[in-house]
Amino acid sequence: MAFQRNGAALAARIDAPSLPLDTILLGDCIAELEKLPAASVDLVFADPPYNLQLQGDLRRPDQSLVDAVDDAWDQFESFQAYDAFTRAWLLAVRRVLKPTGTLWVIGSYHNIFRVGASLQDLGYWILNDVVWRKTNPMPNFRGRRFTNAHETMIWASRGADAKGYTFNYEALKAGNEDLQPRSDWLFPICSGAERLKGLDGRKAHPTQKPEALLARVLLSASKPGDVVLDPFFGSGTTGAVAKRLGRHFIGVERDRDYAAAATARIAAVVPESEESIAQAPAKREAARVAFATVVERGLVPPGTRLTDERGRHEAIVRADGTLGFGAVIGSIHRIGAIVQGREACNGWTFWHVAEGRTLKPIDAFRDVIRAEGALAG
Amino acid sequence: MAFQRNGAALAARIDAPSLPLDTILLGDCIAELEKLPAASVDLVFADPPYNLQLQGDLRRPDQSLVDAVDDAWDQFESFQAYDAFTRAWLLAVRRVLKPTGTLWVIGSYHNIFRVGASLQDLGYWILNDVVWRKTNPMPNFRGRRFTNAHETMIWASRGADAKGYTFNYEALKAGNEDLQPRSDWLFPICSGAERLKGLDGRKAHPTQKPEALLARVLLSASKPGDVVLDPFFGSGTTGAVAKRLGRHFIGVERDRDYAAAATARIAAVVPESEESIAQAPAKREAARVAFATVVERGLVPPGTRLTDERGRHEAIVRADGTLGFGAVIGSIHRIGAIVQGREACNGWTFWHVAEGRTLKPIDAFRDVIRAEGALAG
DNA sequence: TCCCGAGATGAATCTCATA
DNA sequence: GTATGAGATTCATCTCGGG
Repeated sequence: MAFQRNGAALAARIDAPSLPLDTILLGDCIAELEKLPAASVDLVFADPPYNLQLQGDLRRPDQSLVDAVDDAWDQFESFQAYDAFTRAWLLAVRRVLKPTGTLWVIGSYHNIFRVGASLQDLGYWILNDVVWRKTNPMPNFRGRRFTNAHETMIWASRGADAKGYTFNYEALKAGNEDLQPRSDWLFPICSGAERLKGLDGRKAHPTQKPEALLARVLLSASKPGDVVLDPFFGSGTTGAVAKRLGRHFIGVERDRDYAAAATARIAAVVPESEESIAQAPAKREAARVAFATVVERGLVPPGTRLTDERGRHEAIVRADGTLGFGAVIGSIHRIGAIVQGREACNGWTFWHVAEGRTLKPIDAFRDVIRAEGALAG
Repeated sequence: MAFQRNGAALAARIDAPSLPLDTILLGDCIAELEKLPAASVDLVFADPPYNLQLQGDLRRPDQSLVDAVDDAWDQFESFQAYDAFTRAWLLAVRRVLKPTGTLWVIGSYHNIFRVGASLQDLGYWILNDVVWRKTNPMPNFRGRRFTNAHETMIWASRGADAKGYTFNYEALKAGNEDLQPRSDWLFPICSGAERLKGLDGRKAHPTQKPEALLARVLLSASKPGDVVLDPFFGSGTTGAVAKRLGRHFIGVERDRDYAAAATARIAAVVPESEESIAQAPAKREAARVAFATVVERGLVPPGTRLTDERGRHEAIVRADGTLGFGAVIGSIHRIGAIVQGREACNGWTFWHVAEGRTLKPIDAFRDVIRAEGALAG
């Protein structure tokens, strides 16, 4: 994997001749990191084990079994053991980071609080926490919690006094309809053709991250020719995106199969042209607005009487954003369907609020909220 | 602040006569919590300080380049103090929480990782982390980081084995376009008329939370008449929303001015009508009806042929309310599972009776009996 | 070739009353 | 305490096969 066409890449090589650029180091992450020269890496992206503590099987409503992450590498005896592991790799990473370098770590509520506290303890300085909102998370099948629809990334510098880290503010802003880049990002999970498959046709790695996520990270906090280290390389998303975007990568992975899959994957990546690397546009989606939000904002207060356009049917707005029709309670759509004796109904256009002598569809209140939420890609 | 019109509220008073319901306790949060009876509170919402007296300590005193180890040690000392404070109030809260009670904590990246790690260490069991995305966050003026556009809430039960916590799944789903509620919420920050002002016209409290956010929390994880405790009461948003939604509150606040402002604020709150607050009974809470009862009433006579929705499988109703599938006899659920070769099955929704040309799920007959029971009760 | 429906699947700490 | 069994529970997206 050569980047000779890139002047910055050549310079990096001369500065740090012993860096194993664009290669995967097969072995334990801490041992391998200790072989690298100090202060040699511009950016670290780490996707450590999450320490999920899963109890039994989980089945979907159709009784099919959820393919859980039950791999040995995600098993820890205790929080203490997990913390010790976390501190060890965070320290090893800190040594190889340049003074201007920054670290990204991704995790879920199972581990991210421990990681965050540990990195603060070790002197890292948090610049942001960034939320990856998933457009298509796995649902909560038992209806006993909120759908776990996001993961958290922590972006940190080596210390409070670390200056000169890379943040491509202007480019990010230009790519975000001239709005400042925010700490909440929206991406689909990795699936379809992008998802690496084994010979058996099954996913090659249980937790492969989407390339779009890594692209946003690298475009935010690194420059072309920079060295990006991933101590938990896995299926090699960091390497694939780094190659595509003209960055160097160093991966550490202890599983031989993952490393082999990543090598083949990265070999197939075609780097973008230098001109196109400057920018990555952000796509915007129409926001879905819940009626509960309309109620919570006080745009349609609880107790309000809704009617259809002709005033034939009516229902009462409840505090939780449902409607009450006599003793029956349900969504604006359900109740709309019930009062008409139909299978389905678009509650947004069916239900109206009296405003003076006229009736206003509740759909109108959505626009108010959408106007606010337009900021939030 | 009386809730005499509410039967549940009266009962709560009788059950726990020493609970200072709907009042603000002026004093140190830990000392005040220790005066409350154990296992007496249904829900805790906590918005703890993250700068406290520690702010100077949390930051590096000078910008000089110090040895990294010394640097880490300095920070560890001050983080340690914050952690001690955090553990103390988390422990005090844990004592007053009912076994079925849950805790919400809100914070930003400055403190939330420490809070999350501490509460895991103390045995709390995280149910979700929930992200409050702000429609209108304060911009990042220097353009050196992402706009900090969210805060994080942690929702936790007392322990991994704590069952029976309140989660109003069906109501939340009905209020969200009939989609299950997600872990990312979108609300504006508290501003305008909702923002409490002092006599000088300036904001009365620096971190007043929006009522819509608290409303979502209370509607998600509490029932009418529940006791909601806020150990860092501040401007009293928790109390105002609790009163509006027919929940009791207990606030602890050590600042006399904040407590006074909160008292006045809450006195002006008009509770919602009982109808708009009353909860629809969740399906899992509905009265159980045995299939034998359905058969005994003749709603589905013995000998009836049941099929699945597609007519692929069939079974015969027996007089005792079991099903026969060839020589195999069992409950509607067991036989439903067996004919499909599955572990489990909800026989109520799986099995259908022919009615004219259409198929009707046997679940429909349960409603008939429940309706009778409602009349009797 | 295109359309449609059925099936599969994703970092998941996923029940509860009764005996 | 534990064991048992009733019965409640999913959204967006991609793949594949048949018409």
